[in-house]
Amino acid sequence: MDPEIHNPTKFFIRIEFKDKNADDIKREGWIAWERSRINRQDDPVEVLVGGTKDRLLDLIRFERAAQGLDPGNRQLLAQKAEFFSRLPTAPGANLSLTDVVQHPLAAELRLAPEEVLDVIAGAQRLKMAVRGWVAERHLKDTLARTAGITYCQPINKEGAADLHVRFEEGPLLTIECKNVLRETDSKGLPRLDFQRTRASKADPCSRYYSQDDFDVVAACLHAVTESWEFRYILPNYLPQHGKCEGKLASNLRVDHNWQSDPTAVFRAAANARNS
DNA sequence: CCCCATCGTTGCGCCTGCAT
DNA sequence: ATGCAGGCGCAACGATGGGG
Repeated sequence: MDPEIHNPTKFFIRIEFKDKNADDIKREGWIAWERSRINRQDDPVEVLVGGTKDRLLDLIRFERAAQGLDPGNRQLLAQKAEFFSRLPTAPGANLSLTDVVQHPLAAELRLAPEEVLDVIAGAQRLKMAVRGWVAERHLKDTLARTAGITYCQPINKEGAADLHVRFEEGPLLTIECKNVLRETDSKGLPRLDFQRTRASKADPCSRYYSQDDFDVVAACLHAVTESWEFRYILPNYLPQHGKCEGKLASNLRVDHNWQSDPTAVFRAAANARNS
């Protein structure tokens, strides 16, 4: 069965299939078929996979590779057993998974995954934009591995902070993730362009952040150090904006006030929230 | 009342031009 | 030479309001 179609699983599931399917499984050892749904045309098509018991590990390998695939690609992959079979790959068949199963985005764009990467690499502005979300992804991975972090998910909403994080049993904290600029200042300190893309027409100060827009700011140093490392700070440690009352300055330096260990910063942020 | 076009706002940071 | 303010390319989304 397709795990994604039955996620979440509220009850025990019973499925039925034809004797013919069972015969095919015994004979072939491994087959995939489309589940027939009489009078249920509106439901999504589900691709079932059957194998003999010695193929259990193949089934796990297959479901790993097939997670989230649409039914067509799921069936296509299921029929290419050489990609997850216990048997050695046939001589000469030097294919990779991506040759058979396109990432959904690559399929939508009608490009090979490598071609999508070429497009990104070839468009300066696009690459720049992607780097922002990649930094966010690395931050999520970094925090997820950090002791004490019990929850860590992207927020993915316009106008909101980037990441939701919970430290131990504390409140849900919002994290703003920003890449530093490529060029450091004259003292070698990384610079952080800390403002929104544009201000609203009515209020020029709306371009700047204020202290309570998020609980923690994370600066990604990759543009300077070429390593996906982060520095953390509480917004109330940041300098005030010179002109806009209650806003934070937009030209920041990642200096000694920024911590490389997130733990103390998150603990302080949680305390600030609770008080 | 529904459909739509339009406007305003936002996400990525980087870049230019002016002030010092 | 350096710092800072503010504009920029591209594209998506939500609110708004006019037309039928």
